[in-house]
Amino acid sequence: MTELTLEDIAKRVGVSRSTVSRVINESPNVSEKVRNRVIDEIRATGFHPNAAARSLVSQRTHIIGLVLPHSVSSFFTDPFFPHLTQGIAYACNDNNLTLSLFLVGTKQDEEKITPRISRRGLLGGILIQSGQSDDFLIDHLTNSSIPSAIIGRPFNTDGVSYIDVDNIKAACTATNHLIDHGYQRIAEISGSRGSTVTFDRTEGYLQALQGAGRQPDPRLMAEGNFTEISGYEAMLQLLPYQPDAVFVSSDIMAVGAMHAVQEAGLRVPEDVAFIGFDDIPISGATNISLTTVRQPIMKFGISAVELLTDLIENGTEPPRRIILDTDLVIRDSCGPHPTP
Amino acid sequence: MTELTLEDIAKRVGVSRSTVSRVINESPNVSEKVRNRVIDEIRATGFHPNAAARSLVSQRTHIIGLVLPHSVSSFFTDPFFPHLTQGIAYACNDNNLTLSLFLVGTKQDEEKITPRISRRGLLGGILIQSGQSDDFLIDHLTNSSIPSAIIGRPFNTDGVSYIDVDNIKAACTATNHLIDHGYQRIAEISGSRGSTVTFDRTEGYLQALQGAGRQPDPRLMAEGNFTEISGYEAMLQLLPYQPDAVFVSSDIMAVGAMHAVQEAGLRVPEDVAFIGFDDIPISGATNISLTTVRQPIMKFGISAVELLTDLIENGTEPPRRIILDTDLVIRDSCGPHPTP
DNA sequence: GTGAAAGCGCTAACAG
DNA sequence: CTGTTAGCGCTTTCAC
Repeated sequence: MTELTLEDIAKRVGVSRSTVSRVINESPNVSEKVRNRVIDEIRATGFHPNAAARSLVSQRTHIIGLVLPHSVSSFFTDPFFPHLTQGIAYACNDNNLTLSLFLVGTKQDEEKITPRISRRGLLGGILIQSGQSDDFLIDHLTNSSIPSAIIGRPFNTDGVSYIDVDNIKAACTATNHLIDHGYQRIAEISGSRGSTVTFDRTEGYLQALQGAGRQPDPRLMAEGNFTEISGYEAMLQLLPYQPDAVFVSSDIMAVGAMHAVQEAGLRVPEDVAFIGFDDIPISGATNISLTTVRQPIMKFGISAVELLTDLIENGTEPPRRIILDTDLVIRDSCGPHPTP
Repeated sequence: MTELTLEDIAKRVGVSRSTVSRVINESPNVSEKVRNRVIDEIRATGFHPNAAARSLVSQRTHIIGLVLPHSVSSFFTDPFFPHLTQGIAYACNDNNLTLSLFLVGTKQDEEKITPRISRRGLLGGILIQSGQSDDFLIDHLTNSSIPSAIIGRPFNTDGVSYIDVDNIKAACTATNHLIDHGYQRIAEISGSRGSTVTFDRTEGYLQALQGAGRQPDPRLMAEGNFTEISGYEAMLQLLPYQPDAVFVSSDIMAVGAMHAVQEAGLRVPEDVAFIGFDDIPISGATNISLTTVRQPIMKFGISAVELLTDLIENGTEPPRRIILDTDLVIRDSCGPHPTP
């Protein structure tokens, strides 16, 4: 199949290039008759307008970038990130956008990728997953001329648009649920220090404890890194201090922690109750269904794409902030609700 | 920051547009002195050439597409796909390529995505994950004028380039390993019917059995769908027929199957031995380390990108076929090797 | 309602 | 070694 141009179609139909362009861009100023002839010819030939030429002249591309920094290397150990990617990809499909994925593996990657991202004419906007506090990438990219939004609140929010869930509220609600069940020694397994997610969820946990007039016990606060094995190990640290419930910052860590509990000969939820975070499908990995904080992942993806589109079309000032709510999904791992 | 052009840089340095272009494209025909002045100016201004203009004139883009068909919705339940994506993404980083991700969720997605993919000037080439036999997408895309390669052997290989691992050989080796250990009732849990992967691995399993002069027993052959729960359920089906070893078509299904075995009060590997497929990090999900067939995922990604690059640069004829070897990684789940 | 003409920012002959 | 020139395929005024 030869590479057709607008001009070719025009010639075949016997009209001018402009008319064909108008048909493609759904301009109303084309007579019904001509429009149909053009459409038929386009169908018959399988013509698609050249994307590069289009963006060159219109100064706008329909590609957005999703950047996943180095520090988000748990990308492939924690199902949360693939799910998020999926949500964003589907939202792009709905909006006729093409999604480009930038996985930053190493420092060198970072350097090779940055110019590609900032090059004009390639990306119309970028979504950046917020990683750790040292994300040089975020600073660099948000300063480029391309509209950008951060996924997850960054440490430095000056002038940047971002979208996040209300982690504080979510963690507080989860912990309160545990308090309501009458648990006395409620522990926490957090994510890795140095991210706002971890900070906020711990903050929510502490707020709930305080709200109930309880003193937090540092020995009941362990740190993981969002991998299953880190949840297991954190639980091992916690066990000597006999928690009767644990709020865990991710489902995948909760799975690890529950394994540790069961291996110690204890039962879930009778001896130790659990609440996780994310609501990923963990199916048969444990024999007890996990109570968890559901992240609205699809909504998250859709909102992120909407936010970016807004930024692209209406300018990046003032910065926008979008905070989504979460749901507590009550299953078996937090124990039956106590009869009052 | 204003949007600079090549012309602007040229004016500032006091040379012509072409000279700047030459510097950017590393043409040798520029004097050391001028080159440095231009480079300095580019650095100072943070100039990046416009990608759209570039691909328009050079008739070549540096974007490749990765298409994951509808049927690969196990994308986010089986870590294999995220890992593959990662491998390809890293390979793209190394080759200065941008990766666009097309996740086909629904039939409508398929229709919306197809023209975007076939539009010239956007993608230089496409990698398509082979799904089930009914993949209309593969037919459609391989017929477009854009170079494409299939990841995983498709059912219809006429005129298409693809890359795959030697599934038959891998499954045969794994099964033989079980035979060498002296197991008598070796079962199989396969992936979903209707994919070449499943077909080939079953073929390898059968070949090994035949090679040992054994009659395959249909009751020892169960079918899963690459999810953990399906492995669990397949094992439940198998259990009444008392297999003493199982070759499972994916690690994630093996995890599910081992849970079923342990819940039945049996031990791994003493009562039932296991070999999985993929070698994904499944960490603490089971308490016994899994013997498995390692897929060379990074190599797979690199080779796929190399293959596509070859196709783009040297033409798509004749079709190329790349078959990668796998390794059997022996751990604990297949039992200690019998002393002869 | 339609065509002619200009030009988006860049690369690649072609001169010199 | 460097500058001039001509487009790449499309959108978009501006006439008619």
